Amino acid sequence: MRISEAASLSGLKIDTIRYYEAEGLVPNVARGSDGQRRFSFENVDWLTLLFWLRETGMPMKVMQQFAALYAQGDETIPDRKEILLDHSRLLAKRRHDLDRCDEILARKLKIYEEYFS
Amino acid sequence: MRISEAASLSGLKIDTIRYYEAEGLVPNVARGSDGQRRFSFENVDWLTLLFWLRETGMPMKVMQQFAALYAQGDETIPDRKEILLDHSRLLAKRRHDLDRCDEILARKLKIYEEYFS
DNA sequence: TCTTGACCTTGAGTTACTCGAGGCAGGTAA
DNA sequence: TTACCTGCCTCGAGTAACTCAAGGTCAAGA
Repeated sequence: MRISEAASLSGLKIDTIRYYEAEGLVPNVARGSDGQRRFSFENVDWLTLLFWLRETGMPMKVMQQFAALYAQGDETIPDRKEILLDHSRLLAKRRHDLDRCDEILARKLKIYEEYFS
Repeated sequence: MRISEAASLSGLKIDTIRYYEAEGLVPNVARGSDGQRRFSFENVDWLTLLFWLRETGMPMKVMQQFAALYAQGDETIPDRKEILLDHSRLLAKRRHDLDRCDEILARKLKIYEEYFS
């Protein structure tokens, strides 16, 4: 499929997809005879994963490592698993941060309320 | 107190505090006779709030609006409340994103597991 | 044939820090 | 007293991760 479709399916913007490809984050993107990118379902699946990893705060360097492993084939699955498990721990931390921020907002909002009484 | 203490209490780095002050995000920072910044407890409370707002994804432009309102005094409390409530809705969205990412990671990890059996 | 729309590359601009260079001020050690 | 060390200061450059604008190609439709 074309880049616009890959973008709307994955959640990434067209520019971001091109940028990620240039940075080596998206292996094996084919080109048509007209020089335009053609994305396979596997490509889109990968882009979607990148979208969610970025959305939840994975740094590009880590994504680059992850992509390099992915490009090397199935024998790197244990390493990739490790990266995803690490990220999963980061998600837990972020959830905790959200809770903390909620508390702080609630406290502030309460003070703001009290100001009007 | 001095900037290093304000940094360790608020969570922000020293450089970030200076940068935020330069951008107008931190009103009323006093200076000692030696030209060094002196932070009040109110300052540190404010910095801590900024830390958590940033940590949970509030863009600087919004923080700038928020700081401008804060600098204008108590009559802007309703507007500030509105900003915090908006942010609170953003937190809910982020929590939802974390859940979504968790799902996707779980699915990937399952596939990785299956690969070894 | 002309135009429209989706794609291409390259390079510059933006956001939000982050770091390094060079300098002052105050306290301690020789 | 002198030397040095630490913590602060400013200013300007560098970085990360996009994001956008300029200018160009190509296929399909009016």
